[in-house]
Amino acid sequence: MTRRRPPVMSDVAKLAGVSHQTVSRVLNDHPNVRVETRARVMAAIDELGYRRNLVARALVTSRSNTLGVVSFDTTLYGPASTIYGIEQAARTAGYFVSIVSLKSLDASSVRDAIEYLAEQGVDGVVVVAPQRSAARALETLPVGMPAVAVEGTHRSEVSAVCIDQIEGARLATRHLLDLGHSTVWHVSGPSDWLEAEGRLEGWRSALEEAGRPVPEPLAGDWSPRAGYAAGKRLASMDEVTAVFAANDQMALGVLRAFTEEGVKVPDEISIVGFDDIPESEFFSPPLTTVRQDFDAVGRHCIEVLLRQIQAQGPISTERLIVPPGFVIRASTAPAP
Amino acid sequence: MTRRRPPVMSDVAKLAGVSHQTVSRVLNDHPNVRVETRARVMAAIDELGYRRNLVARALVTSRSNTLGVVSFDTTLYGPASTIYGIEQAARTAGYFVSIVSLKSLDASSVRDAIEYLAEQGVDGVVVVAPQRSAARALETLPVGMPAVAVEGTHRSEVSAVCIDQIEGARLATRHLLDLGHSTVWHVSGPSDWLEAEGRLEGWRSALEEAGRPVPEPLAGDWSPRAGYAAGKRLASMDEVTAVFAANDQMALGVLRAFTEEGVKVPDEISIVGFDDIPESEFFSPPLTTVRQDFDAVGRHCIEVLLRQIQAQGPISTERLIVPPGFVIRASTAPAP
DNA sequence: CACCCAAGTGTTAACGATAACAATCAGCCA
DNA sequence: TGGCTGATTGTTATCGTTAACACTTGGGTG
Repeated sequence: MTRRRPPVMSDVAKLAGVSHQTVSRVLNDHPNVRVETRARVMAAIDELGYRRNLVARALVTSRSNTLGVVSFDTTLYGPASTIYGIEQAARTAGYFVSIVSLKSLDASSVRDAIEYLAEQGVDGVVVVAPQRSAARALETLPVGMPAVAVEGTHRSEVSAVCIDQIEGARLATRHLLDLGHSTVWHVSGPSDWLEAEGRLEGWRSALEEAGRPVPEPLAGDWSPRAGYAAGKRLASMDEVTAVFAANDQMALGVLRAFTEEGVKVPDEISIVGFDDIPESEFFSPPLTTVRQDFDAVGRHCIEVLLRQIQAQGPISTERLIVPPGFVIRASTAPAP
Repeated sequence: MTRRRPPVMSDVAKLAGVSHQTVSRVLNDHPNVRVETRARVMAAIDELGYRRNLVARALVTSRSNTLGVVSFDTTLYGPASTIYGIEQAARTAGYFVSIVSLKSLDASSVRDAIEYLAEQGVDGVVVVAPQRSAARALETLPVGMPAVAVEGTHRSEVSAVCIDQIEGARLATRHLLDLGHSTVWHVSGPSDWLEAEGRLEGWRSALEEAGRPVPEPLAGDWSPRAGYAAGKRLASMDEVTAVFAANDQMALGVLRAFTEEGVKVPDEISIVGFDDIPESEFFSPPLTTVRQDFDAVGRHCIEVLLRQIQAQGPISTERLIVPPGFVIRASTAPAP
């Protein structure tokens, strides 16, 4: 049994008694097609179950209607949510999304990923590049490739959309200071992450502004385990009453460590996280945290990228900053 | 300033002093090219920075080297992890991955998503279709489209890869019974999810096998909030000593509810979850749970799909079942 | 020496769509 | 009536690659 090949435009044309070009016009909503002709073509399309071949179309128009996304570990809540927002916005705009998840964000991996996508003919790329090394890779983009970075780059060559990390950290720190804590300890993210850097900077500046001592930050790696280790150390120090963890998972680890050591949260120690993952509301106690609107980030990315694609050339670099939110729950209380 | 268009095969050919077909042969590792010629071509490719146009290639070979993935809410840990595994495996095999995330899994959304991907010319699709409605949509696939379902379908027309939900639930339930609990309560997932169904069935069968009473399950929706509500109800009942929640997030809610009500976990009540999300290890107390190897699922999906694609036609339907793991932590203890 | 074979290479024709241009036709105006 | 205009349609070239086939060589064989 031979497999029937799918119908092509000229099959439709033959059935409708027109030329393939007229079919093309119908499909692309050109004016100057008689309603009657259009109806006949549509009927033929229906009858044959014709679907146009977007690959052929992409070849001749040199536009694939596909956007590439390069991201680090898409199982993390932040990247996953951002990509979700990107995909929704892209689809609404009529674009497909091709994703490459990297295990490491060194410059050459990112470059390779972008090359890989460029080969496939994507019309533009979004790079969810929260590490400094990745941001550097963006400086050597294939020429003419529209690109947007998320949380990405200091340089002005590439547009970027990011959540205001510094402000988020300041909100968290000030909240704790306002509760009467004399200072705030910080469990930081990995130092090569731009987000970690921003949160560190916001925390530090809020403390300095208030004239408070700035304790040595404890280095973490975003994982609950690192938070747990940091928590154990903090629990062993007397003077600690307030902790700002650079993300919710580490805050969970800190919480766990304190609980194990018999330190009451929030009565003896207050904790604030960052991200507002869905679980945070149900930690024991529910976590006060900084909320990030990843959906908005995704939407903005697509907007900026599509503007670049439509402009068909380099336009002025945009930098969009999404403000953070703050959610007060039960892990913070006035200083003891 | 005119933008130079990227070099094409014939540019390379001209520079190397050969025909474009020879360039193609070099690129596709055909035999019958003199090493010297090959070297000359490679040099020309390097010099021009030539990258082959995969769109044109896809048109003539009618294979796009792209796989489509249709998934429900990719911000959930399970789908996100599965997709990550799929993407890694696909890329290793030389395939791109195009993703569509759905907000709802009714049959027509799934069908539309598959159509959309088919239009783009994907070589096959993976449907992460954990709902019964989505599974139904798979029965009306475009003819000749290779497809694999994750956790998908009862029918035999489409291959599927899934984790043995029933066995996972049995492990959880038996673990609690072995600890001396007289029976086990269950907070279930939404009834139209196949995974929820499997976990319910496994739990019920383990109880029946042991000759224990089967309490009415409490209906949840995977969210910590639902677990919390269920936990509150369970805490008000005297006879409850063991709870099996259908996922870790609900287990977290249950934990939270008990903690709030002053019920000690695991001393007074034992809890088991399902998934082993990264946070589970650091709940208070750390959660005993069923581990799912999402990576393996992703890998198997790609294997099955590529086999179908290479066979170039319907081959015998495969059904791959990945065994679950079990992680004992501190949320379970002998019956009081 | 004629012949054949295989290796290496070039030539031409697809793939299935869109773009550019040409052709037809009717209506309108001078 | 002749020619112009705009709407509608058809014809042909084109995108950049691979497939199919044809053409050279050089060397071995009868």
